[in-house]
Amino acid sequence: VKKRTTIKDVAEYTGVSTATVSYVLNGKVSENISESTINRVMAACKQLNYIPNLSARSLSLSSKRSNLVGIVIPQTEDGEEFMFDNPYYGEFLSRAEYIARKKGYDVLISGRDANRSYLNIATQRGLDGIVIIGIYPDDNISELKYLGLPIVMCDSYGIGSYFNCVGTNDRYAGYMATKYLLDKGHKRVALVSGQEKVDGVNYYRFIGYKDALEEHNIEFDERIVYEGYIDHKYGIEAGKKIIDANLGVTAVFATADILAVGVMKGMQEEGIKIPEEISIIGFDDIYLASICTPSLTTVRQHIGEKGSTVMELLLDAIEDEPTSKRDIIIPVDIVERNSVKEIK
Amino acid sequence: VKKRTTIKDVAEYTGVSTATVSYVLNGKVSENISESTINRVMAACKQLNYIPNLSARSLSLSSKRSNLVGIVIPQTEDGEEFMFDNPYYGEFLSRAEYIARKKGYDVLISGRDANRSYLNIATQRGLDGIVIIGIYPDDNISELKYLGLPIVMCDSYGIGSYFNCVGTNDRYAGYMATKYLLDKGHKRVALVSGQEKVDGVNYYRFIGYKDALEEHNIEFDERIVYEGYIDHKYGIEAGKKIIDANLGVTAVFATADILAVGVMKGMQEEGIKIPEEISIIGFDDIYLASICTPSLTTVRQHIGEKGSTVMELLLDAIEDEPTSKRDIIIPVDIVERNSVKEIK
DNA sequence: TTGAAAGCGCTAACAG
DNA sequence: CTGTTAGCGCTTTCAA
Repeated sequence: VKKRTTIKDVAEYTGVSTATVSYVLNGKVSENISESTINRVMAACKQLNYIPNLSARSLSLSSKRSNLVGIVIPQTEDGEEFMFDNPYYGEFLSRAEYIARKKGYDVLISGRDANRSYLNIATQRGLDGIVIIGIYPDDNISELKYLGLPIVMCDSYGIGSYFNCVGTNDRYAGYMATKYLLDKGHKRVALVSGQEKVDGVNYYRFIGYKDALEEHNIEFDERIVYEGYIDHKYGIEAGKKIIDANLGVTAVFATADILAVGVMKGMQEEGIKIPEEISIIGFDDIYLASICTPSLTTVRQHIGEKGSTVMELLLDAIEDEPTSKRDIIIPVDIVERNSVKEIK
Repeated sequence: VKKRTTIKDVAEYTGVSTATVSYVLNGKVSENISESTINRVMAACKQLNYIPNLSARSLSLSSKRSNLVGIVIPQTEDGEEFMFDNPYYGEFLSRAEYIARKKGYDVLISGRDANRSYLNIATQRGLDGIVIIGIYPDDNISELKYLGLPIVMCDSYGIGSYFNCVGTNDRYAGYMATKYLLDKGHKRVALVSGQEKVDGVNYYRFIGYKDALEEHNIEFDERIVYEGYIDHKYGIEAGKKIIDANLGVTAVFATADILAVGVMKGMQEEGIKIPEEISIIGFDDIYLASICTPSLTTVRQHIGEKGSTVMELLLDAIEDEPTSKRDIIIPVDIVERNSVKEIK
């Protein structure tokens, strides 16, 4: 209920004008301010507990910074309600927020919302830039282009060549994962993934899966690809289905760890031993992969690094305006743990 | 690079004043605006793609809303860098953000930062309210009181009776967990937790642990309480220490699931079978608890509900100003899974 | 070395 | 029913 201290209060207290206060606060060396004034203003700020109002600042002379960036996070695929059930996003956000904070930016988060465009959120809040994770077919990206706001897309496909991107070579990674299984002697490798149509990431991992099969002269069999949702529940379901279907599957590639762990669980509940009877490889390397039993062999995509890279790229784009479009592919590797067995 | 459409543009386009536009936009029924004007203004907004600038709005006549709330999340205890390693926060945030978004509020997140007070972030951004999770001894809470901003504390102890609080009866919950083990016939129950001094939650769970021992006439033994950090790594370490120390422990109560799962892992790596040789009970019921092997018996604290309750309380406090201070305790219960064995 | 004043986009008295 | 206007807190040109 306290009236906040404004620059005006500081000015009056010091006996100078608001302009002068503003100068010293912003370190405008161009304007030559005397030592003594600077000290007096500083003292007054301390004294009065002055905290600048960033909304006001971002308003004054247009094109001023707000020091606010947005991160838009996907919802789970089946609804609007949750976004962080997959710890992937938590790990990502953790690093991204840290980078932003250290450079003096605050972070606004938002789930995707059908009723509110990216443009809307960016404009309303005067965001300096925005990170968009994943991409949906109905996203209106072009209006963002029009806005001229620094944007970094993460794990997004099919958005043309306009925006900065950070991502993974998902096709190659999918290939690697599948090949790893094949090289271990498996011939019947099932795929468990999210909606391939909806999500570029899953689609390309799927293509990579096919690449590997083809390379090994193994016929693609649609009956052993399970396409559902990226969550633990669906993993369990898929695991059970695979067992019930009894189509000779000896290994499965799940396109997300959270899915892979579910598959393991589902199979274990059916009395299957992993990796003795069925091998599983995941994708992401969330910390969960090292925790579960057996620990999960998976494609590590350095989530934390992805988060920090995304934010660094965004802040770069914000601070030195004329950067050319950049693409960064974060390399992946396979972490061998205990969920895959060599056969034959 | 595009100049944004302002209310003035809309006014000129429609041929009315900015005030009129503002009225129709804000549905000021008090001012009687003609149907036709309303329609024309609306049409112009669509046409020009007008998006209001919320910073400007929050500036005008003081005490105006910003429709922005903050959530401050703790760092892990050993450093400043991460905050979401524990999926607890992700689940919490997921629900809280959802509630806020549906009611038209954006969410600013921030890790705690020694260099920036709560007051600072709240004032700079003109937040309408703020959620603070956990509390640290060096937090300066009183200055917030002074600000008169709606605040909801979550899982915070020792902050006096001024703020709204959502929390758990941690002492009772700690008692329950320990008693559960004791009732199963265990006599040597180790405790693994975070820094008790630092974190009220852990402290009260610790006291609850002692309560249960006392009730069962079991002597408290300092040598089997392991006090470290709330993370998986420390859990592993503690698990191994317990085995190495060989002090006759048959069960352990870990004050966070992420810790409990680590303890299991550490012990399993030492060749211990769980629950056959040692029983474990956790705390939180993050989804991980149902995923790990064996699945974890734990104290469920309904994280999602906590997140939504916190946000609802905050928004209530923001929207109908004169609410009295409220305290909500989210009840806990024990989820029985497979990590505890009855002995004797 | 400093200050007056205009303006950023929006809201709300107060007049018409 | 609608417009004029002052002002929110801050930055910055221009003048002193």
